[in-house]
Amino acid sequence: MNETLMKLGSCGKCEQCPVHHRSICRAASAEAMQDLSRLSHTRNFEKGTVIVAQGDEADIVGNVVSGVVKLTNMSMSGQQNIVGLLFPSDFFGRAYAETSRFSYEAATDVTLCSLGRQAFEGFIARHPEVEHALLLSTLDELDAAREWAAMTSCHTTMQRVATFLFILSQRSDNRFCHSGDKIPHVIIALPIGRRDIAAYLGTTPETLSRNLQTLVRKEILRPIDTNHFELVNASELVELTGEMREDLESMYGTGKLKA
Amino acid sequence: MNETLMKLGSCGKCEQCPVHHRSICRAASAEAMQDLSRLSHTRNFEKGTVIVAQGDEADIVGNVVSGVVKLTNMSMSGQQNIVGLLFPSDFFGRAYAETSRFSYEAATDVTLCSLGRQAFEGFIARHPEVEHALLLSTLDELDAAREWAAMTSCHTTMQRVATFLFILSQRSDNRFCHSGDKIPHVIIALPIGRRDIAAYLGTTPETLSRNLQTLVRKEILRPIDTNHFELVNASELVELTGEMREDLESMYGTGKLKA
DNA sequence: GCGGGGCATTGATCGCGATCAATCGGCCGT
DNA sequence: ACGGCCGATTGATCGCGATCAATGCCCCGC
Repeated sequence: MNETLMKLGSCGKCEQCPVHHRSICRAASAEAMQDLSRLSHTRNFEKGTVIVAQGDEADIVGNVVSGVVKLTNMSMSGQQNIVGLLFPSDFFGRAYAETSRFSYEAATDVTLCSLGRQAFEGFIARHPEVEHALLLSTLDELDAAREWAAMTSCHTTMQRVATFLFILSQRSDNRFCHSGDKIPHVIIALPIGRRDIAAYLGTTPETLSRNLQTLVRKEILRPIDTNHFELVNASELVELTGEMREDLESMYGTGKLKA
Repeated sequence: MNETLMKLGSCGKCEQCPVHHRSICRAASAEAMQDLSRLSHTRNFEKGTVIVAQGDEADIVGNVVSGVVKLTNMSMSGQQNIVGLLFPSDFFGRAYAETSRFSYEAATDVTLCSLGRQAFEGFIARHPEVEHALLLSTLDELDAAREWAAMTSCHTTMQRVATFLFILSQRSDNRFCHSGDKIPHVIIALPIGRRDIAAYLGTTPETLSRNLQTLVRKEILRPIDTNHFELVNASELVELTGEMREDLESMYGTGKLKA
């Protein structure tokens, strides 16, 4: 493993955690926070690192602090399916299971707030309010996963691409990047490469590329560099997502955009 | 609503519940069981009834006792996506949410052990061991949903059909139906109509039909009636599922087959 | 600057599966 | 038994998107 390990727990750093108010720790009482500070460590993983491999002992859990983690289901034939993406404040790992059904891989350079699975389960047992928060979070993720599954199973590739871009455009770190003038430009930053996005959308890099170019030709997107686009015409993008409109809007409204 | 309501709670009937040892109630203590018996009612819904509609107040939760409930995501364009199927002992409904993101519809005649959502939340709060069981169950369902999503996103229709049939063939109520002789015939009972299965598999009734006929022609299935097939050659069926083999086997091994 | 490798884009072809349409079969009530 | 209805099957056609292949582009190291 080639991650660097920096202990900065043991002294109540959790209050300063940038995702503290959005992750499940927000439910933790003062004592729980202190307990957690003692148990957890910040860890950095560089892009491409497999943090937990499919089938391995799932002994690390925690929260994503920065970066993107991809959740993959590797098939024997080599190709990997992307099952989900984890963004900052998302819970990471699989509590209460001996082995992980999926691989967790750093899609970008990633910072995690991590602790051992057993330690986490003990922590949870001592602090029922956090267990409750984890339950709520898991129920939300289940809804999101099912909604995503519904999306992929019977929509055209373009609809999936548009939906994915729309979800990305709603992420706070992509919005309101003004460049001098009054109008806030919305920049969509693709967090991972074409191959991974294509796998996530159940298509190929080629088809994804063609769809992106179509959006550029329609002047819905303006290319900045390979991984950044400006969203010029958001409403037309939403049109292309098809029938998901009110779902997406409700997801945006409640702030649960697990993608 | 045209369901019949028969109160048989209030007196400790839960111990006799046919799914008691498989549902989340199995974790309940003696007092919890008594508490639950007081709160819950058995309800019957006839096939086709919408039990909770998408967007409605999600005020009923419980367990499926018998029958199959389909979980759908209706799009404005009218067509419904099937997001999941709930079999006996599966938890039903969406705790801790004002409105349901999906519709719950009786795919067959269905018996539910139901209680009000608020009552359930109170019950859960009084009995943390049941909340923990619900968390474990939800985590399993999340894994299953993601695995299913991975399946659908990049496999051929035939692979999805074969996987679906394989999962059905593993359900205990379909296995070992011998008909006189020593060899246990495996009967696959399709719990719902072609239209619904097709929607669940992300395809059309026509394509589903063609694939089923192909399996019959290959003598992997033998048709009994419209909704029943005998599984003649299980290993060839597994071959057709593609790369999911060990996943399916592990799911079978641990008994978690949410489909 | 130059060459190489990885990734994104573009092009050409083909097959799977959606779609439209017709037929078949079971189940209902009259 | 008859006709009507709904669901399943079969057939014919077409388009989307996968695949194979080539080119373009950017980043790095020498």
